[in-house]
Amino acid sequence: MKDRDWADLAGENLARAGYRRGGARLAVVELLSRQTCALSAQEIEDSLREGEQPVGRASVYRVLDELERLGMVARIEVGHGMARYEAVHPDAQRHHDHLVCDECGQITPFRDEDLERAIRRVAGRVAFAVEEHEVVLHGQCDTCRD
Amino acid sequence: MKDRDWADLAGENLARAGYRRGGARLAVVELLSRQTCALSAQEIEDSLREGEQPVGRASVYRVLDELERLGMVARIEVGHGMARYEAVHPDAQRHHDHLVCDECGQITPFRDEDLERAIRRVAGRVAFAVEEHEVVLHGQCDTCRD
DNA sequence: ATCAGTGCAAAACATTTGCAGCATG
DNA sequence: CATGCTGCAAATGTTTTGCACTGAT
Repeated sequence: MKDRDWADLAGENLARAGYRRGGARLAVVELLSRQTCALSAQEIEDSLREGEQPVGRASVYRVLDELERLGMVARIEVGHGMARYEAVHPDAQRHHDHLVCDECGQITPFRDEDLERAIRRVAGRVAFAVEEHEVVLHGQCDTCRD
Repeated sequence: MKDRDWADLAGENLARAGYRRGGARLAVVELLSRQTCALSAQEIEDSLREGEQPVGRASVYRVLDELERLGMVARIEVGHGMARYEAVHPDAQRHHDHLVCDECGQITPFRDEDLERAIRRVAGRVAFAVEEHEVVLHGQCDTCRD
């Protein structure tokens, strides 16, 4: 499940942008490259603390901020008071949106061509230079639904 | 621009849910009924403080929470670290989504039938009981775009 | 008269920033 | 060996909570 391509690309982009290869930076990139969906800063910090490369909270936020500026990471807001972060792949086909269970907080990714198309059309007709989009469907997952 | 229908409906729903008619509750409902788009808790507090019915911050949050639970208000997250709230009308035609300028923070509502249709289709095919959705398009508004 | 509603101040969070020391290039 | 990177602790900003008091029914 590890995505070496993305990790390499992120590393290259960071280097090109003039960043050095500190331990915190590498650890966060490596962790994100192994995920299938978005993690919160807290989850990232905890996950790294348990591993062999603990990283301070501040560094987690700083690295995520750098990666977001470079367009390598998307910050998504699904409610519950905290942001989540996930790798952005150059391949548009890997873009996905999210289903959020408002009972248990579970997040599930989904992808829909029609929806993407509809969004592209909207982006084309509004007086706005649209760069990204975020679609969040709220409800209950199969387990929480009675 | 005031929407008496929604204010009345919210009042009825609050009464039916066993809430009494305190001043803070009425003031927040009345303010929300006059808006065309989402306000932050801070904007609501400031707006009420300037008027003739100041309402404490805690009450603003409490009322918004009650209204959200009753499905009368939607909490939307557009980034910038704070939630925004807006009235939800029973008439589905009045539902809209949002464009957010990441430069100046401006929020603009938009509505698109194709997009709504695409979302309904997705909602129908996933293993999730979808109740609400939130579409946020990020980019730059005409003024901030160079 | 009750018990819900309210405001204030303090607490609880997520996130950001200042700073001293460490490590990369 | 200089400057960028890092962690810690403190600051910030938003939202929540505890509590005493006010007010609706």
